[in-house]
Amino acid sequence: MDMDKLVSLCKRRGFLFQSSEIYGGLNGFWDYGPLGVELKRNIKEAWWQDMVRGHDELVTPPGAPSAYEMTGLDSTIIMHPQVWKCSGHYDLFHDWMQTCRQCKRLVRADHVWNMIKEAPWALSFAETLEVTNWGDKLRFNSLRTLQWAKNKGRKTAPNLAIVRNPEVTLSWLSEDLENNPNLDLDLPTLLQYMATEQKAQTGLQTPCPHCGGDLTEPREFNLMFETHTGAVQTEESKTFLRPETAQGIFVNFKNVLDSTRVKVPFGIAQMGKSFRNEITPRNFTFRSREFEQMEIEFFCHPSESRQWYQYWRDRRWRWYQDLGIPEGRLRLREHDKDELSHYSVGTADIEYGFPFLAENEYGELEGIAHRGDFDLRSHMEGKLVKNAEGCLEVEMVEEEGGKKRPKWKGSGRDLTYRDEATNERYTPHVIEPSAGADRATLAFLCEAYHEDQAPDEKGEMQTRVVMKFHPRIAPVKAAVFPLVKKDGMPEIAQDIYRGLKKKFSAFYDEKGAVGRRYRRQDEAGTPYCITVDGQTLQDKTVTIRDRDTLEQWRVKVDDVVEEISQRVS
RNA sequence: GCGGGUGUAGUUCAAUGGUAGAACGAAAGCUUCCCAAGCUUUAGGCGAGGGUUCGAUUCCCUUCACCCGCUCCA
Repeated sequence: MDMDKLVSLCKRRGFLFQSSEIYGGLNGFWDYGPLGVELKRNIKEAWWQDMVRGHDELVTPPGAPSAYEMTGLDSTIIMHPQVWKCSGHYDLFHDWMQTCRQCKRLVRADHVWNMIKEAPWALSFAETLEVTNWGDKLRFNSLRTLQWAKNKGRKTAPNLAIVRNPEVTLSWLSEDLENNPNLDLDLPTLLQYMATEQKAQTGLQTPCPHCGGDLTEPREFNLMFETHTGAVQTEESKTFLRPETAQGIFVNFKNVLDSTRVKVPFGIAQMGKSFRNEITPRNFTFRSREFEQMEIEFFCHPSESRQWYQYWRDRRWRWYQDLGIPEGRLRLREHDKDELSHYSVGTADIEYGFPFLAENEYGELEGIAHRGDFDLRSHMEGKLVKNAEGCLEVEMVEEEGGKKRPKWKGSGRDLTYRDEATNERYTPHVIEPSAGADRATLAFLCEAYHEDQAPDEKGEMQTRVVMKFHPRIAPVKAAVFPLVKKDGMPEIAQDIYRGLKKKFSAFYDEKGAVGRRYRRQDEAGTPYCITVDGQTLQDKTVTIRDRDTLEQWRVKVDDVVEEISQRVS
């Protein structure tokens, strides 16, 4: 499917518009039009109904370790700044990045040296100087270095200063070695010299892992939107728009426990807007700066957490299929150990083969993460990091005088849980199915788009664009037409329309040829069209036309609402 | 953030240093008894800002947005 076709249909029919379009648009922000808002709302309501309101806490669902309760929450977008400091977002979302002045590539400042250590050019140079250990003090061999620069260096690191201008670059090193015979020269330091052409002006440069060019100073990329609460804007008043809804659930964990009589295991669900100042919003609404999440934090006993993780992974995997995405278009991907987030002991992504991606590439719809007790403990104890043994402990910073204190102090509140039956007290583990509402909407849009052939009035085949939404999420459930605008047909059709509207979104249209009206509804994805015709006047039946098969059948006027209700729920 | 490409009507596309066209779509009317029909009529556009010029949608600069590649994606 051609993405451009979908984008223009979304614009034309009112599914999605660019935000602030009359002013030229704003990168990373999208508005939902009249049809889009119904579609997205139906998706969110399906999620809420299936996960929360419709959940039966009295029986054990297939695949679940036990029965469980579900409850909802709606927390604020702006929260106490300490929430983000303890959650890790404040530190993690302030990425320091460096750009290569030569090849223009962007690299994370804290990754640069690890990347250099694996760069082919650096490895080959280390070999030339017979360096096996990067931190070791080394003997500098100017002849071998020059030879390397002229041969292997030229091929593998073309932008390295010593390759571009060996004489000038080497002169700085010789000068420093003369002035300071005890100069501690290890490989990283030597590589810096080799990346530096004008040391007097620039100081020692860091080489680009990709091409050897010199990198800019680290610059801060802040992925959290900042704002201020209160009229006076100071460092003290700085607050953040939430980059995820999850933290609102964790900080309300105790409130929910104290107010609802829920027992572990149970889940708290929340839908809402989140904000991330993405470096590169791309691919229609797939990566937006303002987006909506549908998140569940499921609290369980640590000993059962793996089973619950599997339950939620499979449950959520099936949900997308139940709403019409075939299994073959989806991928369930378990993260590798080294890919896991700092808190997670297991994560799976549910991905969809979006048409803007290459063949066999998939984009994330939802992540199901086993977060352990990281979040609740963080909000009790303070920001946690993994220590050398791989255990979580409070991150400490050293004050003047060598005293240590927590980097970000937690709330100090007791967020543990006591099991009344066993009298055991513990910090629950958390399974987090975190879905993107806009990504799901986009996936359903992509999946719905079809072009097929349908005959026109003359019997010639014409291309028909039809959005084959699952009836449950279709923006409009049924449209009602009088076949012609006379003989009392409009009045009957309007009565039917009013009856339908009481239960779900319906559309009435009496303008133009009926074929045209059918095609319009095809593009909107309306699953059923009801037509009042001459026979209606005699036997009080109407036709119902199926969007996908184009089949028509007759039902009694009085049965229309019931017939459509059954088919769309 | 970098490099390349593209911005003309709701959509898809033309043309032009001197009044911007088409198709489809939309609206109104007539006609129409089942899949974009016909006839009549109507509305609607050069992404934004600046410069060059007698005059700029066209040339130049800046900016914004979209697409592709790089980078990033907790």
